[in-house]
Amino acid sequence: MDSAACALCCPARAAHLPMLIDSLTHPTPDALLTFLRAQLHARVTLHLAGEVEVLYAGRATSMAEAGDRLLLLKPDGSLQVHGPRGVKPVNWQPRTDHLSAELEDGCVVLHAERRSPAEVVRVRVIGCAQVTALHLGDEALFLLQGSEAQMQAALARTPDLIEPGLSVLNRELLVGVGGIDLYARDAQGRFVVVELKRGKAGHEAVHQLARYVQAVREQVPGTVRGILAAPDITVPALKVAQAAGLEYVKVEALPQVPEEALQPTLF
Amino acid sequence: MDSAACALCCPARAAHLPMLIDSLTHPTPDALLTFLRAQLHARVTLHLAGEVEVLYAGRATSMAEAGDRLLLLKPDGSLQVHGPRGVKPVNWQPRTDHLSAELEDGCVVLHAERRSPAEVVRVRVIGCAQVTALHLGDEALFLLQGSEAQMQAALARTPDLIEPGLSVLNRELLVGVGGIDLYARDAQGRFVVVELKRGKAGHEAVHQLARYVQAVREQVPGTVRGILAAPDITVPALKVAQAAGLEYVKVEALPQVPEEALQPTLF
DNA sequence: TTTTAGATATCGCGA
DNA sequence: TCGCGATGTCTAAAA
Repeated sequence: MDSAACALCCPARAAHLPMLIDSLTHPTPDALLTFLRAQLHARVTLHLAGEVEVLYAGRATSMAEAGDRLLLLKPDGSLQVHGPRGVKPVNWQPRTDHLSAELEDGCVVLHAERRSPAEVVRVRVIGCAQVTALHLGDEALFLLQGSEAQMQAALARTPDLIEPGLSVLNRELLVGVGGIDLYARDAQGRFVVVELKRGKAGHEAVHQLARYVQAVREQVPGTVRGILAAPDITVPALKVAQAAGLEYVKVEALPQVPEEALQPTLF
Repeated sequence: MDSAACALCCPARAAHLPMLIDSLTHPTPDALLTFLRAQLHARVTLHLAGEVEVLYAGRATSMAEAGDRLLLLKPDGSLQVHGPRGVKPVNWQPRTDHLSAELEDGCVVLHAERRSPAEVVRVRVIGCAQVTALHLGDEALFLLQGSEAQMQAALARTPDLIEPGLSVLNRELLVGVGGIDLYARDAQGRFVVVELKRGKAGHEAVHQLARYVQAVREQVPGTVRGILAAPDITVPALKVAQAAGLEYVKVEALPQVPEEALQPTLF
């Protein structure tokens, strides 16, 4: 591999913007090791394209034979190894307590460890086509519309959307294990437990609601109603709800923040 | 931005290995558009570092203001936009039915759509520091040890690991909603419902077991035991289990596939 | 296509 | 740190 020559003859090192810090093409193992050691603990993001083997041991154990992969190392210590398909990495480590690069048998080996849970990912770089160090800067402003938290806030403001005459007593009320999304009282003065789902509700949501309703019934006298509020529900879940004496109310997921309002700002 | 000159003077285009197809540093929007259009539908993996804005609309709606990001486009049509932290992308599209690159107001804009669910991700590239086209080849051999399926198979072979005298009648027995991991009979001839968890079991697992046990009790006469088999359990979950008359049995997660057996193959 | 259950889920919050 | 629940969860398998 005539990689040192390449790295020297065409180094894309001129960083016109502060973002691109350094980049090597087809480096030798030695050059790669020097590069990694210089950048690893420098709050930079590294991506590396090359042929690698990966070994993971922790909650489970996995091994991947040599293959073309894309590595991503972020300044928070997270590591991911991507293959040719899917959003999910082939191997990963969400957070590393210890990260190091060594030379073993002529190959650079990355070692990413974390405790709690005790896990280790070892990446052996057999060949490196390109490695780049970037400064990704701080997190940019990010807005998400349509989360369950926003749905909860909207319905807490206008509980009539669930049922006329409903008045909210609490949000995120802790009752034993877990929290009740909305705790309310209906027009007849009965207590109502409301479980929200931002998407289609499955039977797990019904069971969750059932647990909360039972917990409340053990603590307060009188009738306690349970309402599952979601934009949709699976057929089996609806049957389970009806059998358990729980109600389903269809509510729209998004309080319509229109594209027109977002579009001009961004594009 | 004198990017065209840079792309021409130091193009890391010489692909010493078949993996690296092409790479540009600080391309102009026009050069980037040409590059993307040439590579987008060519079964290659693209990664792009630059300043981008992202707009997502679908199950929810999100917008990210301009920031330094790393884009990853795989040949299966998946797209992900990474920020400086975490394994999870800031924005993504697991699968695209339509992918295109356009020039809008002097900026390259990527458009990734999918139907079912109807979702769209728009990425506006304000500045591109580096873009690379790679051939990641086929998926390499990958082995994972320690899945719940493997645990179930192991315990079905040797149910004595759960309790001496236990004999397995069924695996994945369907009973109403959901399936019983292991259905067995103990030394006294009582029916036993076993729920497995490969990691630490929470109270959800206990409730899941309780549902199955109740379903079985409605169908067969006599005593029905419920056993939660997992390598660990949370304290609240254990209390709930004891209160419900359900048992917890500690089982090791991995049937000992030793590092010694894996290590020599890989390293 | 719909539904379910698993995942090395990840991530963030609250006690 | 642990426990818990949401996630644009993703993903594969089964009905």
